[in-house]
Amino acid sequence: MARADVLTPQGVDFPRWYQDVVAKAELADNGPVRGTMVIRPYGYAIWERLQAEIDARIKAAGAQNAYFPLFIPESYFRREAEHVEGFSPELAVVTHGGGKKLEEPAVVRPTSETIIDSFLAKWAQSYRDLPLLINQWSNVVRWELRPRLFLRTTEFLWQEGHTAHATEAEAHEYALRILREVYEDTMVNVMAIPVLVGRKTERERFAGATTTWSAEAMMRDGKALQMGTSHELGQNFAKVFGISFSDESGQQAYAWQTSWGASTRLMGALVMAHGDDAGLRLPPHLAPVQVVVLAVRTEDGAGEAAEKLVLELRAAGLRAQLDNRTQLSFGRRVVDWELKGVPVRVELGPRDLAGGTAVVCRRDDGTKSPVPLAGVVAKAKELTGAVQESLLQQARHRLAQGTVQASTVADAIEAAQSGFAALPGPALRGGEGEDELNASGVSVRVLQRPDGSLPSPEESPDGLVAIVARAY
RNA sequence: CGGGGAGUAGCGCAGUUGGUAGCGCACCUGCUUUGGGAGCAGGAGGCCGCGGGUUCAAGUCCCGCCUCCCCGACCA
Repeated sequence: MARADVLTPQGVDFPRWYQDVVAKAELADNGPVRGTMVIRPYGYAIWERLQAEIDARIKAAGAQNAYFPLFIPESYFRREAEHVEGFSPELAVVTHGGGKKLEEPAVVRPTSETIIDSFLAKWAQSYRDLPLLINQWSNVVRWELRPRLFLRTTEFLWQEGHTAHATEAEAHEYALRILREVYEDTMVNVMAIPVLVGRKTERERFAGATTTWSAEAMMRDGKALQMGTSHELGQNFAKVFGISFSDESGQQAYAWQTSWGASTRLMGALVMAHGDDAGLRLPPHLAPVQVVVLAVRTEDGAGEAAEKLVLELRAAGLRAQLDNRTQLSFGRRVVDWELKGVPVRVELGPRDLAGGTAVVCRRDDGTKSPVPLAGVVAKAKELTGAVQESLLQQARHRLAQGTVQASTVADAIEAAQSGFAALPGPALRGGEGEDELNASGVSVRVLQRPDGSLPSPEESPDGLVAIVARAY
């Protein structure tokens, strides 16, 4: 029997493929208000795994979780000029409450610098109170003109870190530490997505920041996705919110700050970095179900053997699930699990049982092999490691293959139609080149040193390399 | 906001010169099936985006409005 397309093939229409996967893998639905999103149980389970990994790393970096209000006085936003300018167009503002017009409108947070900083100002009195390292998991609202599930929604979930330090150097170090030890590490080692880390250009940086650091990844259509950002805020917010403290010599000084965030957009990255024409391909570290045991039929002891196998897999520390829905056809169930990206599938029917084996299949490359029943747990364990590694290698290969060295803006624009281009900084001609790129729908994603390392905040683009691409 | 499309069952769509609302998938019931999206039989499901108009009669024609999608400018 010929295999019919389950999804619109990536090569035919990538955005359509993305929508198909999100719907058919039961990750999310559109909400009733434009731009809002319902994250379905399977999608939320993946997000919870991701959250746990990021949260653990944030705590390892010394930050503590807290929670600040959803509503922010409108006046707070007006205090930092660049910040208000950057966010005004996408604010949702509450003007009425309890049936009355509010004396001061409340902004629904699009980010929480202003409200958190107003409290950091109260908490920071002495240099002994610093650093203050706060993280919050929350929803935020930015009114979007062109929403896409996970990638750009009006309301989304994220974590936002906000810190205050005694010195600029310490804030700088901390912003980079988060970039490396929280974001890059999670993306590479958990999500199996290689990222390019670097500095944003002046025009791409966060509204109110002095420097923005970013981790960017390549999706399977060659476009870039910003995965997480870490900002150095200088003393911009400290000055307007009065985050000052007595330093060791008894002088009053303003704190140096950072802020950093990663959102449910990462779910979109997971789909677009690894997915294929059969659906999701989840890295085992994140998969809510790492191994599914599919009872082909339940007669002749096959059902019981499958149940037993699931218990053994769980005892070995794997997230395993039984599929004994024999009222559905075998093919349907296989297609379902492939759509959902489960890394390892074990097929067990009376025929296998009679031979003392099961068929073990890996999602990343579709290979199947018969394995003696007693060896299934070890094999599954081995494969979860192998699939994790293989997804990362495949993604690394695509990133390398999809990045070309360009010497002019025109070359870079050409290359960005299908992937990334590395463009020497001088070709940007102090922003003129960036204008040309932007006019063609291409942007500078990050600036790096020629050897791929991070530049300093001050280093001129002339000595750096611009990674340019079309972006989500 | 600029350009281009589309609103009919949960989803995807058809609906001719105006004449009682249709198909595929999904759903429900039963039987037969089950090693790559099963088959047969039966069944349920509709404010045809909203409001007006023309007409004996409007999903279809006319006017107005609303919404959504795609492409551009902004963005985690």
